Amino acid sequence: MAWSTQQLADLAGTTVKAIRYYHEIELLDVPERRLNGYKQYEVRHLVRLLQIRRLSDLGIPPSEMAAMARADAEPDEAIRVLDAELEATIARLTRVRAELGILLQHRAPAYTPPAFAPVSRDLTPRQRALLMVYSTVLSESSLEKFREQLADPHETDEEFEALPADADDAAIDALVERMLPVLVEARTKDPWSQNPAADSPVGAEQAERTMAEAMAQLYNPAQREVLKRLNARLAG
Amino acid sequence: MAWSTQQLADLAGTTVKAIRYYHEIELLDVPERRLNGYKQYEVRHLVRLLQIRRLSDLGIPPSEMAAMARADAEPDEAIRVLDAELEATIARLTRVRAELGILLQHRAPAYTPPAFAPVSRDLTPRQRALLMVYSTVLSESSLEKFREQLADPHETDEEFEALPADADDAAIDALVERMLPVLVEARTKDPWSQNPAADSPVGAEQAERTMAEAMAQLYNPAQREVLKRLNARLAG
DNA sequence: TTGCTCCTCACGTCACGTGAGGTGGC
DNA sequence: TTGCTCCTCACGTCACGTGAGGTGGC
Repeated sequence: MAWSTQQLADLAGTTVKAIRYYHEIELLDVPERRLNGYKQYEVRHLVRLLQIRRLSDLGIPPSEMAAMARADAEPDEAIRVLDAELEATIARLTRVRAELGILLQHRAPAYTPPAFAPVSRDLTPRQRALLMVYSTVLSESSLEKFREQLADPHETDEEFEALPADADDAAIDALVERMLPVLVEARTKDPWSQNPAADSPVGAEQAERTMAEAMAQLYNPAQREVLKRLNARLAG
Repeated sequence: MAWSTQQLADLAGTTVKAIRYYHEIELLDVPERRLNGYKQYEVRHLVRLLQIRRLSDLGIPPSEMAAMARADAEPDEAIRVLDAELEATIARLTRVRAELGILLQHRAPAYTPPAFAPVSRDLTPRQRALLMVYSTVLSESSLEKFREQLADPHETDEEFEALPADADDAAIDALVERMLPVLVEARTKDPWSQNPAADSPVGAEQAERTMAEAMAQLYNPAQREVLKRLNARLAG
């Protein structure tokens, strides 16, 4: 009275397909067969399969189980390594949960960088796009300043955001004149705003090019003209 | 000045192959191409890719990202579901770590059922095999009794374990006579030992057949004869 | 011309799952 | 005979990775 594949699977709480897979990778011996070709599993197969399932439940991949069985008598090292991996995984998942908590609290979209969750709901699609790009090329401290600016925008920032693509030359110039003193003051108070890309983790040049590209593609012609004139005036 | 596939991958901290995969499953638009066939990525592709990577870091599979993007404005439910899953995963991994700790403490093989770790080092290979089988067919309370017996074996238990396959009839009978009173006393003191499979989670019949099969295949002929005679005497 | 980059197939990986098509046992 | 079980291929899944073989750009 030996067991069929299905019976063995039931006893071990697994599937026929899993057992055949363990045969394929030679983790589990193939048993003798009856004359009709049916496999006949013995107790030693059941014991081995139960060990395999137990290791699997612990999170050990089949490829490592053979080595694990060989280190049978002195298992400490392998177990310690596994434990350290689990510790790291748990730490990572815990951090992710903390970030999800922040997103929920501010009802921000899931992809929002957590640091920007508090301001997320008041942003335009364009600002969200810029934020994603900036988040990858700017340093933490630069992002902090950017966040403050988004949280407490100057009146002229909002005008700039709302400037229509077909604004005429006079309107563009008027906005430049109103923005200029604000920018100059900001630069005096805070040298960061003069060169936010300076301490970029990807390098200042790369960061500047990427941000310039983002602005060029996200802002409309009138807004780009404002930026251009502002740059000229600030450089002069 | 648009980006090549490699440049886009670098900017987003991912690989060319991952980007092509996102194209394949239509998660990321395929950009315009130059005359030579090279892809030209724009800022919108970078922004989308950064969102994809962010969701990926949160543990969201690509198949769910499309739905996530659609629920853009009201993301709470999806995030809550994900958070609950992470909580369950962390709880499971924490339980596994506790079990690993027990295994380490007793220097038991990794596949040892944690409850048996304390006695693990003093067991014969045969007892370990029996333990694996019993652990799958017996109830927690029956296993507890079994554990106690393994931890504090009677003198005759050890003789039985050591009985050679070619022991003669006189030796078998002598052992039976010495084991019988011990078993009778155990049965009087503890009705469990009379029928350990009674409260099995897989059913008493199934549990008994499986245990009988295990003993039949693990013990040698002399030991099986001892068991047979003991059963006859206890039944009589 | 050489070395580097880009492209598109096609196939591999991991741990099995899902049928397809045929046979055996009651 | 019918329904259930067993067997062996072969192919599918997921999220990409690994070459193969060919072309473009400096």
